[in-house]
Amino acid sequence: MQHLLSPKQVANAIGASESSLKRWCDQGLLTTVKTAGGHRRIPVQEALRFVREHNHAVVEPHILGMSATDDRKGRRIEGCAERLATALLTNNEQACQAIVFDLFLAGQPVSQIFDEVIAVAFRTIGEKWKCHEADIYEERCSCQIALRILHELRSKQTPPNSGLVALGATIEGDQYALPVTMSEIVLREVGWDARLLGSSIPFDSMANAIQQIEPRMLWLSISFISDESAFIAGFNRLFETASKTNTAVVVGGRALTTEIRARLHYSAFCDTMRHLEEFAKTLRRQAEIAPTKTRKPRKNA
Amino acid sequence: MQHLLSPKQVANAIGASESSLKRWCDQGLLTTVKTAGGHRRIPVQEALRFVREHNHAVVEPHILGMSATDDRKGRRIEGCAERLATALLTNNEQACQAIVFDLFLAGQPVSQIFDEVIAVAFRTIGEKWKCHEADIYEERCSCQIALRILHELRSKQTPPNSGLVALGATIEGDQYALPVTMSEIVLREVGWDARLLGSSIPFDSMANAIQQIEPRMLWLSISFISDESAFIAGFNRLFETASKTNTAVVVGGRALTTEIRARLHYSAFCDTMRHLEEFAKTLRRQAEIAPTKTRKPRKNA
DNA sequence: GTCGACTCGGGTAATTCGGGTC
DNA sequence: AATGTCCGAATTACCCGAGTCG
Repeated sequence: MQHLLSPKQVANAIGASESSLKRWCDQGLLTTVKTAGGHRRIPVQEALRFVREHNHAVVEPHILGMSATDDRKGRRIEGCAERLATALLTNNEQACQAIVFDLFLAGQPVSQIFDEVIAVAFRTIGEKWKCHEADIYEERCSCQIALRILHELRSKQTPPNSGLVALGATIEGDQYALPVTMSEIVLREVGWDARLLGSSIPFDSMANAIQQIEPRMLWLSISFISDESAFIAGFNRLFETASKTNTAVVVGGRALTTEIRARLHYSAFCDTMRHLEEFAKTLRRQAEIAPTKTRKPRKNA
Repeated sequence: MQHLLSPKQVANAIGASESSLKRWCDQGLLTTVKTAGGHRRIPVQEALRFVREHNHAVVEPHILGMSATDDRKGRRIEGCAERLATALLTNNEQACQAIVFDLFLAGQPVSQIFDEVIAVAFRTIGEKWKCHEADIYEERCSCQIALRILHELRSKQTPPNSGLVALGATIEGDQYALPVTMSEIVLREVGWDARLLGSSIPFDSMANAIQQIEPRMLWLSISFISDESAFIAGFNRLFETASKTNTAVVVGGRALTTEIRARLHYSAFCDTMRHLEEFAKTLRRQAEIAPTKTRKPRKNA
């Protein structure tokens, strides 16, 4: 798949005429790059952003590198979670992809797709597992499929260039890669330069990362805690380090019960991807007003 | 480190055709140096100036960037491991992707790319970590980048339709997703319908998977063993189960020492991806001659 | 000196430009 | 007001045999 598309390709992809597309480009609805001879070239990510923001139909998704189906029922979020759960458990990767990509192309915010479709589907699978209706390997295999879809989704985002760096990780012993990967995509969606360090990162190494990279935000997805008191101690130490570099610490995840949260220090707790998105937006606005270089809090800018 | 680029390199870098670039050179939009034989050579800074002036999107920044790899070097496998290691540690995802995809598009077998570039790069990173020249989070972050590249590579493969199913997994406690993901791609490359179950799968669940799916092959990548005797017992029990459904059991991974291997029963041990590829090819040929439906071993077909 | 990959020049077909009109 | 179609001129992409590079 090529990265730069001609107006004709994009026009075919969304089923519009070539000159409409040219007009939209000239109106600034689509940002284009130009060849030396003055021909317009449109980056795929830009084309995707356009169809998502303008609720445009996609006739030929493969041109945009998305093998979706674009049937009407795929555009509503209701029922998708159930369909996704069965598609995952029957190992039907293409169907899974189509469900997610259809919603994405229809302009559904990624945070909502994650909260209301993917998370729900995995909750369903988790319950089936508890009732012995699904095996562990089926759940893990579903995670693999979902992870591949998330990576593909990520590759369709416009690369971040805000300079607002956020670091993400799961704590040592926590191997649930899905939530933290979803967070990365959500943060990138709202303009953060989110860098996922990975799963099972020791607190000491996170502290090193903070000191070396000096991000504006650190987000941790906590799905599993092996040693509660060690976790609380390690986390609060990490929060100290983060405070020194003025790094916001955001936490989330199903392992964080009210009791545990009561003993933690953090900048924000997010129950859902939507919460994370909203907090990230707010923090971003704040950070853009504040000075970016010195990181020392000044009164005004 | 040369600072002269060929027209083809620049054309690839900015996503234009070679002949367009030649035209632009002849029009004087790009000043070129000529070789004795009359071939155009473009200085890097000249290419960068051209990109900036025309607001051109840079598709492959690494070509114009620091490394200035010339095509011949980029397509040969020598030196790629070192370049990949530095690109991974500097978090330069685009460069990493370019290194791997250049080799892939040049027709290098994936098994060789994995053995001689990716594996070597991670060995380098691992050594740096031991010498305290790299932190854990850098290694994990590199794994994330590599995993995304592997997934992208996988999405470029033609979907398997041979009906020859292979299952892959890592054992409980083993979180190294990279080797097992590479194996999946290698197996798919040689026509197997390889299904990666995931990381850290208990032996019991693998046994269930074998009985329910009845694959022709089960491959396990063993990078880490927490409890040696439990592993040996569990593995040999799994081999029993696999024998009943006539499933070949293939193992590999750096945790399998000669001593441990001596106490295991398996169909094949593969040191490298290349070995795995060759074994998979052989087994496939054999399986295609043998009856596929009944799975009962008959004398001839 | 051989060799494979690359580049040259130039020709041709297809696409895109901008603008005017429906 | 917005879209789709048509136009001549300009631009780009693809192709090929001969020569060059490393």
